[in-house]
This record gives sequence, structure tokens and C-alpha cells, in this order.
Amino acid sequence: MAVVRTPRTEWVDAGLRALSAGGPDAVRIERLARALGVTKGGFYWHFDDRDGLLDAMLATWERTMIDDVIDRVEGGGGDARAKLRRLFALAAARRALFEVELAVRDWARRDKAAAQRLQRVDNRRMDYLRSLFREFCDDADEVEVRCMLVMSLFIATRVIAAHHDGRRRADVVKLALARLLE
Amino acid sequence: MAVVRTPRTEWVDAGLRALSAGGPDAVRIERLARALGVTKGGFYWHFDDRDGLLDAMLATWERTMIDDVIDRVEGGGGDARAKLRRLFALAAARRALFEVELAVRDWARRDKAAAQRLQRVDNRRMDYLRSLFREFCDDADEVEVRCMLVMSLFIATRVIAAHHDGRRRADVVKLALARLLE
Amino acid sequence: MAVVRTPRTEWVDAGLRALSAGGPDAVRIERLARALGVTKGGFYWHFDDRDGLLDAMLATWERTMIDDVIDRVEGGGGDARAKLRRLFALAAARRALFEVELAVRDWARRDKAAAQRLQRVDNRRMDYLRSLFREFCDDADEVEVRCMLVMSLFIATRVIAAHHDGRRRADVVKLALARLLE
Amino acid sequence: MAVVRTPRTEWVDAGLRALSAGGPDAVRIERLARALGVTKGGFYWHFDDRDGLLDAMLATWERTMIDDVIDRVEGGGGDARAKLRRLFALAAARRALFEVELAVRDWARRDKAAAQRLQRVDNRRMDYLRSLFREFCDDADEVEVRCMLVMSLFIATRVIAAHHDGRRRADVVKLALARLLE
DNA sequence: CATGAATGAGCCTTCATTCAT
DNA sequence: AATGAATGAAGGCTCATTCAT
Repeated sequence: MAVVRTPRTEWVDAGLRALSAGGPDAVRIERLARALGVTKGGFYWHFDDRDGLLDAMLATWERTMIDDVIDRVEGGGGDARAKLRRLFALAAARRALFEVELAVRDWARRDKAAAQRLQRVDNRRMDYLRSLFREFCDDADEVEVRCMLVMSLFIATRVIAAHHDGRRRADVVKLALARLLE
Repeated sequence: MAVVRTPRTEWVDAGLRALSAGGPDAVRIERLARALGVTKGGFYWHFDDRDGLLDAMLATWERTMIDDVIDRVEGGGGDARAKLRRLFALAAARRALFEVELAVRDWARRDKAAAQRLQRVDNRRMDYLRSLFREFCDDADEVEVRCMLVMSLFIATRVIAAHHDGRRRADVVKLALARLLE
Repeated sequence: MAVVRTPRTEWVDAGLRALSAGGPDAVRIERLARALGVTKGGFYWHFDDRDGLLDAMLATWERTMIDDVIDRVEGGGGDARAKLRRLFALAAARRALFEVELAVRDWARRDKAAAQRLQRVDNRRMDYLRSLFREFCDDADEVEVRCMLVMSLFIATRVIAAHHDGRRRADVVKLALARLLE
Repeated sequence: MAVVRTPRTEWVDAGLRALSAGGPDAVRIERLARALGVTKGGFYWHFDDRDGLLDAMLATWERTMIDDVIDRVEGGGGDARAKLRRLFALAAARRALFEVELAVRDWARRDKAAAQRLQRVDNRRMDYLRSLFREFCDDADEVEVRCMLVMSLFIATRVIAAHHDGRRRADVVKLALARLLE
């Protein structure tokens, strides 16, 4: 009967925005309500409590990360090397989405629910990476090492604060990636 | 000459413990006081305010990270390769210290003061890595790439939640490191 | 349409009561809440912060003083002299209201917002007095002097702590007023 | 034995300064100590507690007001009219001292100790005024009325916030005073 | 779905006071 | 006389949550 004025997803999106901007402690119902131009009353129609929102955020993030990202990388076609390059390009292009990932990664260090979601996402991603590397690399150990290094590079790029002896970060990363795709 | 009852450093240490356990928002004066068996009032004798503590924590962390860690790695002697291996071993051995690093890294994404400290630490570390790789690697680009990959591996190891196709993480990291030290 | 449980005005009134009893520093949210039988949390529904209440108090006081008081004095009819006498009688009858005035007058010495309100009220009152005195007094300087003296008498009456050589204060004031209305 | 580093009077003076600037609630031991460049520890050597200081402040103020002011007005010589004019001039010249008076007057509305001191000062002043007016005025009622008006003018001048139809306050007061000295 | 109002817990900070040195 | 350190009470504010409408 009721017309949906502020659907669940809007709360979730606002929550994810708050999460990536300030970590889980910044996900505050009152603040989100203000940002959405509503009073917090409506929140409790959609969610049991704050944890309910946090959970929904995690679920949304998981779905997006797994289906969306891999789909997009696969969708572009090309060989394994092309796909790996596209993965990095995607991360650069869709900054907002990957900022959330960093926040979740930190959150997971203290929160079990976040840790579980992250594990599923990381495993899916690692599986995917493995399948790509196997296309041009026979040695199983070597595959695993490269997966680990690519994944590390992927994450740390957005987190390291150092400069690179006059080079731009993007260039160093490109070189590093090239080396891992040899 | 007065006997120091709860020295500044105790507050700082407790703060760093709280930081690594729950992020900057978990650094709460009342909680720390309870943990130290003191009342919160005393806190304000040592620090102007909460920000004063946060700042002191960052300063302590910077000092420890730069002087302490590099000293210890250098102190062990051996060639560049040995030192790099020791760096990874140290991170594994002194977990608490490196948990703080992860927290600072996340914190730095939203806080300017944290970002500055992190930058100094990362630059110092990167400089140090560069000096080590130069000992057995001539190409400047190659040095930079290896620095980036080692640093990434160093950080991401403690952050990735995936499993490794039946291997233990430590083994994969050892293999990866060996490859970067060829 | 919701039933107002503790309307804004109740907070304002309680605030004014506290102000006149103990000055601006005595306007404490927790105390007011207790006096109103509510918890302090509710306060922040009605006001942004303590300053918001202080401001509302000042606004209410200004309105009451200007409209209410002058209306009442005018409403009684009679000539200028009768009205001036009624002004003094009113102050005696509505003690609470005029206690607030003394508090505001002191507060205005340190607070800009209070100073501005007081200035508006004082100017309005002085204008009103001037209009009354002009009805039976031609000389402009003389009008101004009498306004100043009446105003002074009006304020100081409630502030001087001396006795009057055996007379009652009210009688001396009555005599003084009579002299100023000659 | 101990050399006086921060004598009692310095605390009292600092207290009076704080009082006139912000009312009794602004007389804070910690703040005064900071202003004097000492720690609050020494305070408790001179005074039992905060009330002890407040009391000493009141005593100092009473002494200054009664002896100092009347002495100074008397000391200048001249007839009663000259002395009254000198009283007003003094108040204008020694602003700081009379700012304290306003603060005490407000304070006296809620505090018994302040009220008693004020009463003594006001009575002494009123007695003095009476003696002056009697020199040129025979009627006892008239004397009392003029005392009251002069006293009121004296106080209210520094407290009224209105303007005076284009005249300067000082000029209106001078005219009013002249009228009371006829 | 949403508002208006309130509760209660928890936080940061200030301050009077105490006490050992 | 004064410092260094601490206690404890109080105050301002934020926020998750609840509930009636």
C-alpha cells in the first residue's frame, strides 16, 4: 500500500558511502537520515537495527564485487593477460567501489561478519585469478605466487603512501604487472 | 623528582593497543583509563585533549617504525637478500607492532595527520628497500618494480583473506619473496 | 498533529527561571531537564545546542518586554503621568519578569547577543518614555533628563542594598517619581 | 621562611579581575593560576578553598570602595556639590574598580555573603551622600529623594543600553546631576 | 513509510580538591 | 610556596533505539 519513498537500497548505498568515507563507525543512522533528507524513523521500517544495515551493506558489496566486477572483466573478451590488465584498469576507473573494499578490509580485522564476506570475495577473486594464470603458466607454485603478487599489488597500490624515485605510481604498477604477465 | 605514577608513555601504549584493535574511533579516553586502572581525569594532566594523545601515538609509532625496525634489520648483518628476508620475519615475529601499521594505513585515508606520518614512514621504508635492491640489481626500473612488489607483498600478506589452493600463506609468500630476490 | 509532550516554550520558561535565579551560567541543560521531569536527551530535539536555548530565551524575553509591558501600560488608559506610575506598579507586581531583566542586564556586559537584545529593549522603552514626557514637558533637554532619571530609578530600585533613613524604599521611590512628574 | 612568590593579594586581584570580566562563575582557580603563571597548588596555601578566595575578594572590594573612594572624594576639598561631581568623575576615571561593583551587585542577588558586603558599602555610601545633601538642602524627604536619584543615576548610567535622542550619555548625566544639585 | 518526541548510555572536557614531594 | 599527579563530580553533546501517531 505504502508508496516507497526511501527504499532500502538508498539506505544501503548511503551506508556504503559513509563506510568508505569514514569506516564502519561513521555509519550512523542519524547522519544517513539527514543526508537522505528523512528522519531516522523510516530506517527502522527497513532494518531491525544498525547491525541490520551493516549486514545489508556487506551483502550488497559482496554481490557487486563478485558478479559485477568479474562479469565486467570477462565481458571485455581477450586473453588472460588482457583480462588481468582490465582488472587493474577497472579499479582505477571505479574508485568509489574500490574505496569500499579498503574499508571492508580494515573492518574485517575486527568484525566477524565483515571477515566472512571478505573471505568469500577474496576466495572468488583468487580462484578467478588462478584460472587466468593457468592459461599461460604451467607450474602450480608459480601460478600461486603470481596470484599472490597480483592480488597484493592490486590492494597495496591504493594504500602505499611513498613516492617512487621520480616515477608515477601508475607507471611502476604497469611495469610490475607486465613482469607478472611474462 | 616526583615519582611518575602513570607516565605519558603508558597512555600512548594503551592508545596504540586500542588503535590496532579497533581503529582510531576505539581510542577512547574513558576506556583507556579503565584499562590502566586510573580515572580519566588524570589523562588531561598529560595531554591537552584526545587529539593530543592521537598525535603522540602517531609520533611514537613513526619513531618505532623508522628507527627501531630498520635498525633491527640492519643490525643482523648479512647481504641485502638476507636483510629483506629478515624484514618479513620481523613482521611475523612482532605482530602487535605491525597490526598498528595496518590501522594507521586505514586511518590515513581520512586523517591528514595520520597521512603525513604514514608518508614519512613509507618513504623511509621505500628508500631503504631501494638501497637494498640496488646492491644486486642494476636496472633502475627493475629496482623500482621490485620495491613496489615487495612492499605490496609485505602489506597485503596480512590483509588478504583468501586461501592458497592448499598451501599455507607463509609458504607462498616465501616463494614469492625468493622470486623477487633472484 | 502529534501531541506536544514538552514544548519548546517550557524549556524556554525553565531557562528564564534559571537565568533570573543564577545568571546565565546557571542555565544548565541537565538541571532544567530534571526540573521538567524529562531527560536531557530530549532537549536536543528542540534546540541545536545550549546556545540555541539561550537565544530563544532572549527572544522570548524581548518580545514579552516590548509588546507585553508597553501594551499593558498603555491599555490602562489615563494621561502620561498615570502611565508612568503604572509602569512602576507593574514592575512591583510582576517581580519574576523583572528579575529576568536584571539578569539580562548583567549578562549583556559580557555577551554580545544579550547586549543586542537589551539595546533594542532599552531603546524601545526609552522611546516610549520620551513620548510620555513630551506630553507635559516642552524642553527637549528636560525630557531627556527625566527619561534618564526615571529609567535609572526604575532599574536601580531593585538593585540598591541601602536603607533610607527610616523610610521604606517604596515611599522614597514614590516621592522621587512624583518629583519627576511635576 | 618561605619567600613569597605569589602573595595572597595577587590571587585576590586576579580574582577581582575575573569577577568583573565574567561574574562569580568565572572566578576559577585553574584559570587564575594559569593567568598568574603558577600551578593551582599554591592557591591552597593561601586559601582554604574557592569560597575563601571569594570571601577575600569581597573583603578587599569593601575596603577599597569605602575607604578609598570616599577618601578620594573628600580629599579633593570643595563644597558638597563639588564632591558629588567628583564622585561621578571618579567612577568614569576608574572604570575597572566600578566594573567590579556591577558584578558584585549582580552577585549579591543570589549570594548572601556578597549581599551583606554590598549592603554595608551601599549604606556607607548612602550615609555619605546624605551628609553631602544636607549641607544645602533642609527638607529631610527631599534629601532622601535626591540621594536615591543620585545613587540610581550613578549605578544605572553604566548599565542602560539605550541612546539619548542624539545626545551623548555623559552630557545627559551631567544635566541630570546639575538638576539634582540645584 | 515516516514524523515528533523522548530515553539512556556513552563520550570529551573542565574543574575543585587532595596529597605526596 | 609550589609542582606533579590524580580523583570525582558535573556538564555538553551524539546517537541507537523506542513508541505513538
